[in-house]
Amino acid sequence: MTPTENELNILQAAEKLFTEHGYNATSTTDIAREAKCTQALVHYYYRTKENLFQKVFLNKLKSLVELIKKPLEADCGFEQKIRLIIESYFDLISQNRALPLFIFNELVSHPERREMIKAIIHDAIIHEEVFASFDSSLHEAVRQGKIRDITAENLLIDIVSLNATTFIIAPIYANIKGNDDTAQDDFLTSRKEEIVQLITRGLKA
Amino acid sequence: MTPTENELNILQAAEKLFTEHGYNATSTTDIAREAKCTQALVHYYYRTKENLFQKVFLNKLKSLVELIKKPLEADCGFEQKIRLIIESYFDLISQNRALPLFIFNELVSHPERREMIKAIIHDAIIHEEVFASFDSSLHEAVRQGKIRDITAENLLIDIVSLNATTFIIAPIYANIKGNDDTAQDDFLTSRKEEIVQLITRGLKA
DNA sequence: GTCTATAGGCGGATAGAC
DNA sequence: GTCTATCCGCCTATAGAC
Repeated sequence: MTPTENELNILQAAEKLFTEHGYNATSTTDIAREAKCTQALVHYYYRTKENLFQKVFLNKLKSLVELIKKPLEADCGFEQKIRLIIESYFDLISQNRALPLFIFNELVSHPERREMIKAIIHDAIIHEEVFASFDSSLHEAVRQGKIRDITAENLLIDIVSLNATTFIIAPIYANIKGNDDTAQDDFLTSRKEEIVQLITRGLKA
Repeated sequence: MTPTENELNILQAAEKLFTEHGYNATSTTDIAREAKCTQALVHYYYRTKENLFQKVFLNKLKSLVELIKKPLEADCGFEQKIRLIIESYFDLISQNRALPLFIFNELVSHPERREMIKAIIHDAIIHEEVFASFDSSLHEAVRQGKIRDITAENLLIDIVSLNATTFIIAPIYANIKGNDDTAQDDFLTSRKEEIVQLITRGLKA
């Protein structure tokens, strides 16, 4: 029942390689090498490559949703909440920079995997009413004339879009500009503040 | 010198499949089937898969830059220009919906391809001074207090981020919501207006 | 549980006939 | 220019010894 060391190593290796290079570009041989075991063992524990991938993908999606829930539940004014959402989401991706493109890719190229997202969204957000409470506090702010008329959906998509793309572009940008790490860090901090500015100002009534 | 029909069919098939499924997920056999010829012919005309891919990628990048240049050069007030840029860029991607993810992917997973972008940006934008003139008209607007302090770089990245992600998310969103095409179209028109609102309001001083 | 060995399939690329 | 046939390598997956 308790997982052996190899079993865990394989899962972690798979997480690393799948998120960095995607499903197609990762072979079970690569995973075995990264996990320092034989390729046969990968199949012994996880049977098929697809099955191993789904475990990884599900883990990533769940942890992503969990981390997004916190700032949504924060107890503070609406404007502060927005800033909190943006910044904590930004920091989250910052710890896991390959995640946005990885998720976009797998959802676009393998439509059957969208079912996973459906289930997770339903379980973690709608059922627990986190989203609903954020939605109603947004409506309240709109009704009071504090912010312009906007749906929670559009607002969240704005935030996700700006944050996710920033991390997709960052390595490309740094590479084109001159390829050092400080260039990329400067870019990221500049973008983080710009996103907060754009959203908070863009919400004004 | 003038390309034969097969040569052209192969290129078009490659364009379609590479942009839709990416480099790794597209085989030369797939391309041959789509072009209605044998797989040997693909290699006869383009020698290697990598070589064929580079031709496709370069074509896409060039046409993208060309189409972006027009609204940048438009002769009108600053606020109208912003709206024009967003809307024409939105319509452009709308005609070629797989393009954003395709380009992000290939630039992230194959860093050597960033050299292409460097050269293109230099040739098409910096050398022809389109970008410089947009940059100076932006500074002018900032100096006059019409808009807040923002760099052209940040503004263009905001626009590209919001537009590109919209089209990446659209099929996923529609699929989760109920999977019909009208849901997706509604989503897109809603997003287009939201992006214009967010950017123009978010620029205010 | 872990290994070696190998089956079986698909990929890119080329040779050679027409 | 276009085809068929084929080489060779890598991939996933499994069989079977220990």
